[in-house]
Amino acid sequence: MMETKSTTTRLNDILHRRQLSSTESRRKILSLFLNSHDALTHGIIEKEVGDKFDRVTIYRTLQTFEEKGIVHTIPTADNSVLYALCKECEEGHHHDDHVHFICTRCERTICLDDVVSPKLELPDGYVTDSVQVVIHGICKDCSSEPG
Amino acid sequence: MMETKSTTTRLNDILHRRQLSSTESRRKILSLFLNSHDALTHGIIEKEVGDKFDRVTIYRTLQTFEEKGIVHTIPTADNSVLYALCKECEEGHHHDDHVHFICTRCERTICLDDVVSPKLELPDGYVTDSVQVVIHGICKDCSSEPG
DNA sequence: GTAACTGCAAAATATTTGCATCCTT
DNA sequence: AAGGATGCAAATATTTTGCAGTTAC
Repeated sequence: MMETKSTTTRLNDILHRRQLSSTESRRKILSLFLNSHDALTHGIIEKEVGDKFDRVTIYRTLQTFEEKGIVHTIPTADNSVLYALCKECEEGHHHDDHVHFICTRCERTICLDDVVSPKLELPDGYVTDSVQVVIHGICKDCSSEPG
Repeated sequence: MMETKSTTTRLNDILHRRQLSSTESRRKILSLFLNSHDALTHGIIEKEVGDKFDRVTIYRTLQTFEEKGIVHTIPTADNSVLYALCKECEEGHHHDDHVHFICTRCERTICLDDVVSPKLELPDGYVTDSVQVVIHGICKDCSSEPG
């Protein structure tokens, strides 16, 4: 996808707000997140831009993005590390208390920004700091398709 | 910890119920889970018994245990793979719909067998298959200690 | 111009596979 | 005795680190 004038401006804004310099790799990787709104793994990103940017750069970019609150990681049962940019992150106030949905059909991981994690009653002595919820199932797109 | 007569019998029971032969490494690794009730990583197990059993054996044992429903994996945000044996697993009916608690102080991961995952209202079109909840916070033991 | 970012090489770590040998049943 | 489990060696995959060259501001 072409980086239009306004897209570039938007990317620059997000980066500059975090005191990050606007480099080609950062803009490109950030735009992947903005264009999909799904969670991405290092592997997916590497497939997408690996011929253009070094594997190491991708690792470092993801790490930087996470530190600066542009993306957050999503817990998964296998050992893949998922990164997602969410509405909240983009707006600057980084909190991950929304639900993540992993579709078992199309394999995508989707941030359900409007579904917040529930408060849970824990046994005595346990103090909750944060609650992360991952739901497996069939996503909206797949459930409306035949097959 | 010594394998007493009755402990060995218990281990054998769990293994035999899954048509698994009772080998020394399986008994030993299984006893680690029974004795801690915390979640364990491959690394922790290797530190514990790595001088006695091969790294590869530990990998294969964990994989077998998971396939046979003796342990289950717990989703984590970093890429560590956590395995836990829970009450349900031990009793034979394998379902992971309980909450996992990761203590930010002692780093242990604990199965809260009695806290079940909540039903959540999702946007139209999303079909829930399973819900996994990971809570970060301070565990019972740590919250009752000074400091 | 300077600090920060990137690419390359290589190290460190983690996981998987093949095969010969050993152990459980 | 036979099939499965283990250990060892090695292949593969993943992530990290150091450093020299390049780029953003």
